[in-house]
Amino acid sequence: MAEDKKYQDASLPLPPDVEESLCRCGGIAGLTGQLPGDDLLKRESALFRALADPLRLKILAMLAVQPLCVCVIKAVLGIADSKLSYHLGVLKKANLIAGEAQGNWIIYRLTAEGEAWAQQIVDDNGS
Amino acid sequence: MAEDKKYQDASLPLPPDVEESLCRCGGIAGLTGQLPGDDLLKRESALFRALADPLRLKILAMLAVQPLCVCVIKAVLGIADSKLSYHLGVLKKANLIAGEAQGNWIIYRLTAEGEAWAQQIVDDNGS
DNA sequence: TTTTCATTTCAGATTCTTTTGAAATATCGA
DNA sequence: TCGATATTTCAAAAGAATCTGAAATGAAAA
Repeated sequence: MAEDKKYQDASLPLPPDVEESLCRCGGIAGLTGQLPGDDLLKRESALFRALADPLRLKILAMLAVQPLCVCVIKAVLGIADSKLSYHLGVLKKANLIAGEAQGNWIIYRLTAEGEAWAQQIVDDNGS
Repeated sequence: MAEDKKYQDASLPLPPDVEESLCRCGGIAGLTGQLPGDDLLKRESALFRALADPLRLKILAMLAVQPLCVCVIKAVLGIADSKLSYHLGVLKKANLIAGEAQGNWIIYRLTAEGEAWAQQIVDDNGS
């Protein structure tokens, strides 16, 4: 053993600069303590998973223009009803959109959270 | 362009307010024209897919504290080498992290894009 | 009431992502 | 050179997401 080691994680041989800065932040334990909790990470990754599909991003971009009923979204995307319904369900579950029945139709609009993300998506048009 | 029709998409029966605002933005065609291109949507959704996993978000949060070699990341996460390597590969391919060999180790750090996302993830600690 | 229309739900098939354990690569120190 | 260590790669298996077409729901018009 390297008994004169002043670092907490002496059991793990490391590159010098990593070891030094790791020590400065409290070693493995200190680093671990700074990380977001698993519940938060799970929620955040679920949000990203809802955004991880081109069709769904396109739906958000459409709804950023204006609220729309399912049949218009379908006309723009040119996909089957059930497929669209599936993707709308994913976005709804992620709290990015909300639907309100109006007579024979259901009109979907962005939630506040959906607005924020749609903005980010549409803004990116340049890069 | 010269049309007698008041609405471009008269074939599609719509709720009144959707029809009106849809007309104001140029009908189905006008709306379609405002949307981001498929190539951009694909790139953006690929980025979100890379972020759509709690382990990977945790890795980004770790690297927001400091650059780290694989063995430290592994010690914090407590997962198998090959599994970690897979997730590092996903993040690397999405251009969120980059690895630099240093002797026997590979030290990973956030890219500029990775920094921005890691910030967003860590900032969310309250909500 | 019956029909029609917009939308959702369901089950099965398909495709994509992730996990696993073993083998490969590559670098260091002796 | 050898052996140890850090990391990646690979193929197969497991799991999750998505697609499909058919059937169900529910509101409105006839």
